[in-house]
Amino acid sequence: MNRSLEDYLKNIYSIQPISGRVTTSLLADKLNISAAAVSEMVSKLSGKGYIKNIPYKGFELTKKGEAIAINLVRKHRIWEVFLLKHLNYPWDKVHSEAENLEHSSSDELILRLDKFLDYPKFDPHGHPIPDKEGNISPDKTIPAADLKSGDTAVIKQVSDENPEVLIYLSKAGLKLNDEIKVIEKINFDNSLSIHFKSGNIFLSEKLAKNIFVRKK
Amino acid sequence: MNRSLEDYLKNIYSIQPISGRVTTSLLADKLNISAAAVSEMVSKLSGKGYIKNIPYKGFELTKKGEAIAINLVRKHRIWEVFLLKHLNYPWDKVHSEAENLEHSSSDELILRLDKFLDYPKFDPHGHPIPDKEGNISPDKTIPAADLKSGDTAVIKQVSDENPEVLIYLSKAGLKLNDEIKVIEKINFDNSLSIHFKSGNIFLSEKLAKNIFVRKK
DNA sequence: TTAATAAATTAAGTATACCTAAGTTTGTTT
DNA sequence: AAACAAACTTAGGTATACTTAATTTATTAA
Repeated sequence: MNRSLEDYLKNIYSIQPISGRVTTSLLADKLNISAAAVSEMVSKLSGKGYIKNIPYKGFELTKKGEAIAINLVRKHRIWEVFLLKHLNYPWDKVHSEAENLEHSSSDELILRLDKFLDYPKFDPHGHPIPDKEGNISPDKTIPAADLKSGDTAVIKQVSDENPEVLIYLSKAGLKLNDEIKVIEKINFDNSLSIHFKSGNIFLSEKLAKNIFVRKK
Repeated sequence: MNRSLEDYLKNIYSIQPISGRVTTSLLADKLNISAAAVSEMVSKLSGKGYIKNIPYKGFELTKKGEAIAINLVRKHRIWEVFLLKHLNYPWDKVHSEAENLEHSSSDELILRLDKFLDYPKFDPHGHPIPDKEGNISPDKTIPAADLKSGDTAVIKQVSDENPEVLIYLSKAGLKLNDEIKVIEKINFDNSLSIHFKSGNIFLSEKLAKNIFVRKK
């Protein structure tokens, strides 16, 4: 297992829940490489038993592949907690730094770091942290983009892949566990006008798709 | 700069003070790869201005190459302090874990970690930690193997590359800054019989070459 | 039911970092 | 000064992970 293979598995894992079986082009897009390169690596990963591939149809992780992906997610999220809480890293920068650290830390290191952090349950963006056996609490959130006018909800997660989203939310003063109420959903562009304790703000559809909430 | 090139520079840096100009075979030995591979990479590093190479004669780091090597040493040693002091890693395991982390942490991360650790001056094995400008305090220690019968000295550094050395010293109860006195140096095999606060122990020549002291 | 199109795969080629084997240079030894 | 051995470099080859271009497969639309 090297960094490249690990990145494939991790990204397959992150696409899977959204689109069921993963396709070559979807993964190529996510990894920003050619479909041809993905196609080759998919055969390789399949040969090693990390994924189950049906040529021309798509592929999905095996238990073995999923275990590796979840372990990486665990390492990533534990590092994020450390960076934010102990090194005072800003919200929007922990993701890219953890992206490197996750591939360079042994299971023992993560076990010790987890203990040092007192076994956090969520990362700074609200994502659950898998335990060392790979158990992860199921995601019950929905994108804020799915809310309707008048809905009340609590912000539970924020996508960490686009620092701009995090920067915008910080500036607006929106935090995890804040309660929001949809004043109006504009059907023309699917944008939302929302109210929360520090005032009103506007969320574009794209932004609202990166914020995950639990309805009240 | 990738991991491989970084490892070349770091290892050239570590050989340089011992043997002046570094040779192909010396580095091949250290990196555990063929002399041919080193020869190729030396041309490459030379072309990029990281080392100055005189074919068939040897090579040495340029200022540019040295800066990169020192920065890696800094990262390595800062990680070692963190692992030992905050994650309670055993003395003999911090080196190999830091070996990976040093290549996966940005300068900003190390700056923040350095602050978190309150700017340590030495790593757990007594090696000085370079500051962010690359300044590093000169090494004034000598190998314990150079001591003579009757000499008194203080242990200042221990080589961290062989975990066995560290395990042996831990078991014997010898720590950094302990004062030792040479009871006898046996000329036949260059071994030492030494006395320190917890009793007497025996150091083979090989062991004594991995322990660095300051004479009283 | 075939033709068009989109997606996936295969083929051929590149860069990196290694290898072994062969050839070259250096310094020593006689 | 020639011969020798050790050290070094070059040549040719491999695996990995990518590229673009060509081909194959699957789907959709006429």
